[in-house]
Amino acid sequence: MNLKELASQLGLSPTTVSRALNGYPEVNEDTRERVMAAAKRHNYRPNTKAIRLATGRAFAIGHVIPLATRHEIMNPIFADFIAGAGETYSKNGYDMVLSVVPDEDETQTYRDLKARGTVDGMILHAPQMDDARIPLLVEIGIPFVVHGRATGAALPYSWVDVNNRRAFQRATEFLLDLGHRRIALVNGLENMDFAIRRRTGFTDALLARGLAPDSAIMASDEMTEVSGYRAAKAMLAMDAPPTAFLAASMISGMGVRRAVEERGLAIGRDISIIIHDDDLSYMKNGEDVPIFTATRSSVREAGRLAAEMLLDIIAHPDHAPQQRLLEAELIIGQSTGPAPARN
Amino acid sequence: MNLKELASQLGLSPTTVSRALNGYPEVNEDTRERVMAAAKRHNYRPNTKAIRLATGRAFAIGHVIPLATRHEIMNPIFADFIAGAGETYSKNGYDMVLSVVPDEDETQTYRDLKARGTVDGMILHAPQMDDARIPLLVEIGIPFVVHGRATGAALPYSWVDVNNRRAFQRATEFLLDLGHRRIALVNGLENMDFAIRRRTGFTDALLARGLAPDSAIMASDEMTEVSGYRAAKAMLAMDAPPTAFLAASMISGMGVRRAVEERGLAIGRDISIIIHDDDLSYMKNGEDVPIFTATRSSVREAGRLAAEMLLDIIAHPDHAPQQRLLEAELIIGQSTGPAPARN
DNA sequence: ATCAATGGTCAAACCGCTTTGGATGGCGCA
DNA sequence: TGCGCCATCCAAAGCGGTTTGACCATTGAT
Repeated sequence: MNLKELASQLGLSPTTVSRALNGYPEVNEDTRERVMAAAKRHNYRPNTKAIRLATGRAFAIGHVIPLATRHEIMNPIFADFIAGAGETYSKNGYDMVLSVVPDEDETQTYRDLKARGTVDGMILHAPQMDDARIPLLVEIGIPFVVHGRATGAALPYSWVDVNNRRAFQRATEFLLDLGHRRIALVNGLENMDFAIRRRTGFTDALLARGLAPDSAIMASDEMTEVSGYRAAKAMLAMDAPPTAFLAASMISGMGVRRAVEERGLAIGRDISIIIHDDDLSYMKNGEDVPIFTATRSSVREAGRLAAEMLLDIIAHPDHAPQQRLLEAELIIGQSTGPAPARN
Repeated sequence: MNLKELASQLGLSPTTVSRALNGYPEVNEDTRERVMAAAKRHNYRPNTKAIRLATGRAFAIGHVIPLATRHEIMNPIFADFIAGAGETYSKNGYDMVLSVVPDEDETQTYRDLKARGTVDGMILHAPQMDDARIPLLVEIGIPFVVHGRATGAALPYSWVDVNNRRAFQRATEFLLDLGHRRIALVNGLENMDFAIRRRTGFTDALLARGLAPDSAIMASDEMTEVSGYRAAKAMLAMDAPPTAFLAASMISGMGVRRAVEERGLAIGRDISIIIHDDDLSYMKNGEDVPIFTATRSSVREAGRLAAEMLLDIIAHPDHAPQQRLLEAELIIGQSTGPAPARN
């Protein structure tokens, strides 16, 4: 059932039917009701392809996922961000199109998506320092929102980000207040922007108390269980082992925990751990009582906000770039306690 | 730059240019080369919207993700499956469109996707027993592939699945061979089809050795760390605690591990654990040596295969439904060992 | 009574491509 | 020389909507 058929069934022109269904004012209310009723009766749905061609709009948002290097890193939080963003899209009649492409095709993919008119806007994931994709998207001239920020970007752009620096600064201060002086950082890969900011927050807090960051207890790697485990294991074997860990994610925190327990140390007493908790739906940090003390910020909520921002930008192309900085909460769990007395 | 402009620049008709670019034979090779060169020079990309309308094909595959109940369960493996499928799509010029919708809108979403012609086919996720979506999609008349199977489905349909029954049967047998007699099952939610099959494999193996399954040490819940922890904790506190656990995923296995270690027991000696490992890229089961003994099957590979199958079905609508049953490998890690001597 | 304004409707153009059904001209062959 | 056959190319008709620009019949004002 298409517009033309529906119109002829009603003895009306396609023009009028189209207008009736789309709420245009220049159509008699009685007519509109007749049309609406007939549309419902025949279960009429306008053809997406035709609407898109006729309006010139894609009613779709693109998310480009590079396959090789960056993918592993983004993966755990990806599903939740997507869920949040997707929720917003479908609520607003937009489709979400995901492009999973080899790293080397990424640039071309952005260009193609624009040139072929497949999407009206895009979300940029996992920005790195001086990320080349930002000037690229500006040059291409397509609305976009970055999930995160890119230190060093010259042009203004829209983003939604967590205040990673502040979150890790507060977490570090919290540990310092508990008397910890050897605090280890098990960070994500530091070409990622968020990891850089977290390290900055960490070192800022130390320096503010007159402590020098010790690179021997600062690791930077993918945020997997295994790499958290390895980093912690090595550090715990040192002459002056840390009494506390700051881990970049729930998963790497679990690796740290494994290393600690393997050594026969008690978490929250011998060793304190604070993680960053993205509040993933399948990776809850406990239920009533959090397992880990954590800086928490919902990545799903970030997805929702980024999507809303992007749709707003598409609706008002003239507006200035928008930014949204989310503060993480510091929630106290069972994994932290006063620093053990020195021997 | 569109077809018409390009054609007039070349002094050709749009017809010829279109044919030249799409490799039709009725065009002179010299002409074709001229067209190709000009297209590259002007960076011409045909407009997706127009192609779709003209051909009547969407060149897109839909994945519907229900928000509320099922989402949590699917989430951890979702990203990897998507990555695998997406890889195949972009290799074949297809888009992947994700619809994240509230549970109650799911049926309507499938209908709409078809009626509006947004996609050429769909992947069905997380099938349950007697899943109503399968007859729905058959009725709607759109090509689809199920990731998993649905016990009780009357009609034939295409699917890609892991041999879950066999995997858990083998894992159970392996534990039995090691002398374990009290084996616990920490399963996923048993309305999910895969969970049902795993339980069947588990009980089959026990029964084959003359052991009666004990429902007191068979749990079924979401596959989260916390729920794995809770189930294991409760079981370990029983009068006749299990000496081995079969956990449904890496994540719930980590919960089991936490409960075991909290009790001061050694994994691989006091307690054995086998998990099912979906081979997620961000959740590797160790590197050289696996942490957990596991039944392993790559969900990413499953995504790739499901996507290929779907594209094949779309290309050959007349073919019979296809099926692909993947066998999981049983890999030996550090989490299993002989059953401890009875006291 | 006349005319402009207005409400309601429609025909037709358009979006940018594919595809059908000719047209044209050169060539081989009788 | 004449004819049919290819090899090439093109005009035009879709695809299924939206949107512009009339058109017509009322209505209200003058």
